[in-house]
Amino acid sequence: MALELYNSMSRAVEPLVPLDPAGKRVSLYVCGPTIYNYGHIGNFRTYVAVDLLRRALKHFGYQVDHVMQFTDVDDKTIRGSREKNLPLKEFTSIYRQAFLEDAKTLNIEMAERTPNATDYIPEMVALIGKLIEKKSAYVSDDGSVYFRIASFPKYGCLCHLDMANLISGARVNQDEYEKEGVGDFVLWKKWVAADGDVGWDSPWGKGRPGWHIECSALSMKHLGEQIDIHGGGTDLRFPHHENEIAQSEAATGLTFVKHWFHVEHLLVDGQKMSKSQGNMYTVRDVLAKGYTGRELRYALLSGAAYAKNLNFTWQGMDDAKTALTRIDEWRKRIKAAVTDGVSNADSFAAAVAFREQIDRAFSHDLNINDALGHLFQLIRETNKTLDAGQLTAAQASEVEAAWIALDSVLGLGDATVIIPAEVQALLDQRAAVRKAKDFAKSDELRKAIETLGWKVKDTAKGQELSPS
RNA sequence: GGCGGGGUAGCCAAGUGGUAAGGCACGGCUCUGCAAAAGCCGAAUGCGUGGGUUCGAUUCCCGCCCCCGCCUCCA
Repeated sequence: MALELYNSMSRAVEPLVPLDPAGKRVSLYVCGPTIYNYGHIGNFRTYVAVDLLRRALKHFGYQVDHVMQFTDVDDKTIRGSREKNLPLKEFTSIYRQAFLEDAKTLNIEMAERTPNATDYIPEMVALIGKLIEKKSAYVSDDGSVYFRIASFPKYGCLCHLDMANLISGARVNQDEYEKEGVGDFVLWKKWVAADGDVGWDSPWGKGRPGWHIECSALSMKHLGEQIDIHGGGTDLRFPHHENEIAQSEAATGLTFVKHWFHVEHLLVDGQKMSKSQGNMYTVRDVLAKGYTGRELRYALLSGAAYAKNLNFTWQGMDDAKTALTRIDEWRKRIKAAVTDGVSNADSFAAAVAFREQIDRAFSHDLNINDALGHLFQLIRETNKTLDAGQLTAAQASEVEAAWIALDSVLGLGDATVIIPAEVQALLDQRAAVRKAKDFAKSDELRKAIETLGWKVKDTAKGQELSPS
């Protein structure tokens, strides 16, 4: 089945046709975070969506070559490191590490390569040199280097901008007199006092790379002059991605990216997330409220299609949690049925159909909610069959395999429950008094366990514990 | 003003030119010492609004209203 993805360049859903002549390898470049702070859930909405793309590509048999850079030099990182009195590298490595931890919490598969921008200064300098040589860039009076937009007629193609209109628009920075054109953007920023000890030597003097150039340089360095998919948050479309196209294509003369993948923003309670609103949450904040990374991942994945705004609410987190519990209960039943199933040679039709249903759902621009819809239908089917005592071990295995296929894309895994020793002790004690039919004591122990944050339920197979 | 994304049950959210997936919440039932959980079953007279095309539109076209995003470094 062919994977079709919405391409924000063409504004249409298109079948993915890899550049690789063998049709096997797919190159994917994703603009990573600027590491000056902990990532918020809006950042991670993007990376969870990219993870969905990555996993879906693998599900459809592609070999994914994925690069995501970390932006470890810019105004914010420099300001942050100076405030904390730390060398830039030390400062950014804290947040790089934090990002990787949070990604792990959300079960995001890391890219094959995650370079830091500052480790590639020579590559960026070389690329800028090439652009100057080709007259696509110029050194301004103040010693910075700018990209000359007038040299790139295609400029604005990604966002379908009419440059004449844009330039006559209101928001033109009057101070930028050293630029030839208002749309020109910086490739190399001349060192200023506020940069402190941050700076690199270059043919144009001491300075630092502009933001956009790193993605062009790193993408070319690791994935080649042309790539299949380039992704990131929707806010990056303009100017960042537009600038990347200009830089890259001016340098190589080749189409930079075949397919643009943009993830829409996350809202919180219908509002744009912002510090002043007090609605900016980090992954850590969500965990502190008692939710798991898995629950957040589910909420981020199922809350809306990746190309639509996702409205984050705590109600939504609770919904996600409950839905996940339903899946988990079903998983327990299936696992048990794989060994305890009755005998009957027939294949389980719902599981067979399911494999095709999810392929179709994912192939259509990663329609995860369609896939989840089929999952819950499969859950109902199997539960019913299970209730009737008619699911065979072989059929349960089919269902198990169907789940594994789906979960390779969802990345939810099974719930893992680690029971603290003191809770286990109470549980054992309770099992004993229940055997003696001392229900008063049993209820008392249930309460004690509850105060420790766990719920106990009594099933035919004994007590079952879950975090409350 | 330019460009883009939306308006589907109480909430979230798929989808289709032929009469509405799914999740949460809700109601009933089953199970259960009780409880909770779980399981099963049920429920939309209609997809922002006014027109149009069509045998038939929520799905196509036109107008209108409302919400959101981007418009120079924010995922």
